Amino acid sequence: MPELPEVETVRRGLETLLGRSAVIDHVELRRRDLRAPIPRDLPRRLAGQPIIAVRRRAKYLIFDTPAVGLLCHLGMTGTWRLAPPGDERTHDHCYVHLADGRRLAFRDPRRFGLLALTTAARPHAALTGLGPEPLDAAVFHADALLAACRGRRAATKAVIMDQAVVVGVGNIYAAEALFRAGIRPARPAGRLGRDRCERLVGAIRSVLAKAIAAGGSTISDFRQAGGDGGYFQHEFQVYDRDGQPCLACRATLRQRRIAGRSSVYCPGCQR
DNA sequence: CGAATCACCTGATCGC
DNA sequence: TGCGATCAGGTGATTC
Repeated sequence: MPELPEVETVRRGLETLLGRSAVIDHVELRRRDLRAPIPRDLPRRLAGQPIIAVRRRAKYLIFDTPAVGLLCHLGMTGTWRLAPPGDERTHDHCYVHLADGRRLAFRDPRRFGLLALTTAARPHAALTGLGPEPLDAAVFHADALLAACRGRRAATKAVIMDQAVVVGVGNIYAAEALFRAGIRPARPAGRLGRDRCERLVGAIRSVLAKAIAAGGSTISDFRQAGGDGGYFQHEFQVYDRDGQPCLACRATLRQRRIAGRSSVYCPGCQR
């Protein structure tokens, strides 16, 4: 489900729900076998802790407490919701019971998600080796992308989805950014000139920012923590539009598999 | 070493 | 209606 805009939307929803004074009473694990097992001591480490912030790094959420951070990745199907009494669903793997009586539920049918602990002193391994945040112009810019692409023969689409190059870009927004930058997804990354890197950086940044402003994209069952769906799916130019006309030049959009992921592009507009 | 492929899981959808 | 094949917003391990 979630790329950067969806995770950021969830983060903002959680921030609104939790406000400034949420305190964890206790954490209840229903099953531990997600992508990696949820640590046994996670409930004990979080019990009684106030949530002082909900941050996002890449596609990860971090619930900060004075003692430790609760690290969460939504995988493909992870969701957080406020679960009133009686609202228990299959694939609810974790309940965070708050001191005010409310309950946050983490639900993840495919179990590709992650719940773990992280601290400033010992950051979780998943947080090391992450590339720059795309919305931070100080760290993600054409020179950085150009340097990351140098010598790489992999498809440009695969490279911008590489979380060591730039974080937060997944299959949907990679396709959309490449269309907006006029670059074929299969173009070897090492053959991007500075002009294309410039355009691609701008396209990634603007498509992610617009998607955040739209509350993310709702396909299948994504919902932000407040329960509302985003609406950026109505802005898709190429994703899931194989065989349909390009909205810019009317050519028929094509789909191929690149690095194992379906990739739609316009053979007329993208070079 | 980099790059492509597989594996992890469940659920929705599609063609027969 | 039922059933198998295929696909899905991610990422880490394995293979080439």
